[in-house]
Amino acid sequence: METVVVVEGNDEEKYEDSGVEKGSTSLSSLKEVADPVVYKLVRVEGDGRLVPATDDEVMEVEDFLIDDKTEVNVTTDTGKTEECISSGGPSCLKLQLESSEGLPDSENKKVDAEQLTSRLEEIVPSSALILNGNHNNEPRSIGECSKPADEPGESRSPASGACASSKPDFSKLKGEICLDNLSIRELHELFKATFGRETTVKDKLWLKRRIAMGLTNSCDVATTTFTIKENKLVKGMEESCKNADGTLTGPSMVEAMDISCKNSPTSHCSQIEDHQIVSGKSVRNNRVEFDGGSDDLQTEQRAAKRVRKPTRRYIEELSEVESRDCSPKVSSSAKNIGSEQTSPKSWVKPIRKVSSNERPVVTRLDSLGGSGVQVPYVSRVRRSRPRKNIMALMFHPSGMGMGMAAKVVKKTLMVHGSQPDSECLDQVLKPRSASEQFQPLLTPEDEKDHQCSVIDTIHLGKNLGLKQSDSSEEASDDNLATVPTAKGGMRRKHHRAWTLVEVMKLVEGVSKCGAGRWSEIKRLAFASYSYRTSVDLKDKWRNLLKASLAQTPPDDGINSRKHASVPIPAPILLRVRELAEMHAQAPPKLGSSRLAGVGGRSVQETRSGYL
DNA sequence: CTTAGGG
DNA sequence: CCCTAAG
Repeated sequence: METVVVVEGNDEEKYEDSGVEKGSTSLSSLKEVADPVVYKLVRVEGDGRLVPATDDEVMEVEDFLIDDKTEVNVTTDTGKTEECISSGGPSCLKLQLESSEGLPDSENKKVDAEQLTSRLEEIVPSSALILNGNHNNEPRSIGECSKPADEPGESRSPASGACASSKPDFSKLKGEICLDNLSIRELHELFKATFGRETTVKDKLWLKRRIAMGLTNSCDVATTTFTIKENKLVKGMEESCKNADGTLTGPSMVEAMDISCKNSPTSHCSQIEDHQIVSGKSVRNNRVEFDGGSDDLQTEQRAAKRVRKPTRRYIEELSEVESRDCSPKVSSSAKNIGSEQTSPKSWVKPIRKVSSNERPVVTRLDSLGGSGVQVPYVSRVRRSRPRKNIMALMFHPSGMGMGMAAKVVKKTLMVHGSQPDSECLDQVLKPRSASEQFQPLLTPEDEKDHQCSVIDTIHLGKNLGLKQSDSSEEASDDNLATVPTAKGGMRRKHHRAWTLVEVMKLVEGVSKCGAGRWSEIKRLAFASYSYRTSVDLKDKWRNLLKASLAQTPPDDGINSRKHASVPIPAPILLRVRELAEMHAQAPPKLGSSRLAGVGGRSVQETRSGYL
């Protein structure tokens, strides 16, 4: 019996939605599984072997897919497109990896391609078709991963640079890592490296898929690249570059795009991609989905270039992850939605509703990255886009594949904003997002480097697969820690632990400027600590005060030292207290009380004596 | 934007 | 830490 099927790598994809017939293929039996991005059209022989579909079949299916997708999008909701298309399969990932690898090292690429090709030819040579889905969209979804990268299309060449640079990394990572062969443990490590948080999921397939997705999302370029490669592999087209400009359709389009990217890593490529995508299917989706009604959105999207809204798929994925890995923590404030978000699916529904109808006010905690970011559903849907505020977009991205990025990004932005010397904000942004995903933590020292460095990204990328990931992990741990809440939710803080030095500086600053002049203090004492905002100082001071007062009363000495958990030396606390008293007394109203001069002093002395 | 305060 | 309100 011969059945033409589209092999889907994923377990949870919904064919029904797309209208594509799944056929009777069991995923398990397939050696080659399509990855999230790629579909292969194959025929299943009676013995279960997969045989590349014939050209006719391919064509048929292709059309089918395309049509369906389009329709699907319209009908179901926008997000579906990606869903239909993407599914995570091991082989796909592999392909991606290999393909991406090519960038830096053309030779390797070739080799890989050859290998793949040969592999395919075992079977049937040229007939196999790898259909590239619109997965391209996926990576781009606005919120998801790297907004900056997306932006390139518009105006910035920096982006292109970033792309180029980042490509290598990812490719390497991917190339080096064959998810298929990794053990659960390894997958867990990789997962952690990728998302900055641990997972307890034992499902290999899921892990692989997840990781692949994360990697893919992290870099648009990577995705693109791989696509090309596939084409190459299958069709052996390197020349497609030429055609790229525009006339290709379907898979070829993708190819072209990819190629163009490769050849001239510039914003151009992205643009093209966007356009294509837009023209293709996404447009519809976006429209329907987002727009609760504003034309502007559409217009803007097109005009502005591409707006990548978070795909439904992405959202689902997130939900899924959340529900599976961490305790689902959803904080919703909005009207109806909040409560029923037990299962991933349930999430989706509410979301849709919101997006299409009312203004989505709901927000949810995105724990994907490990940072609990509150992401308005709306934003996910790309509500902010209309504003044209790029920055806004930046914030959203986090949610995507790498949750941790979100916070980081935010932070980064903050930093930049506060930092006088933030050099190329724009430039940085893009690269940054990518790099941050892997190395969310920016130490002050690193800050500089990070600002414009694509290098970091690359570096990270290379290492990611290996132990390097650990480094990123560590970094992330420091800054971004996931704190389990009593409720079971995971709250993320990208906290930077206060060091003694910082505390001392703070105290000193307060003594000089007085409490309340946080911005002043920030400027004076924390000029080099870009990550500390005046608010942070204030908060810290508040805490210090509390601490100092708490221990003060009865047993000074003992407590102060004993608070093992609290590293803050007693002397400092004393000082804090002192300052607090001074301020309390001095400024406000009375100087009378008992302290002004004497009372306060004596107390202080006493304590100091102990200490 | 900077403060202040609540969560 | 984050967010929001208020000056």
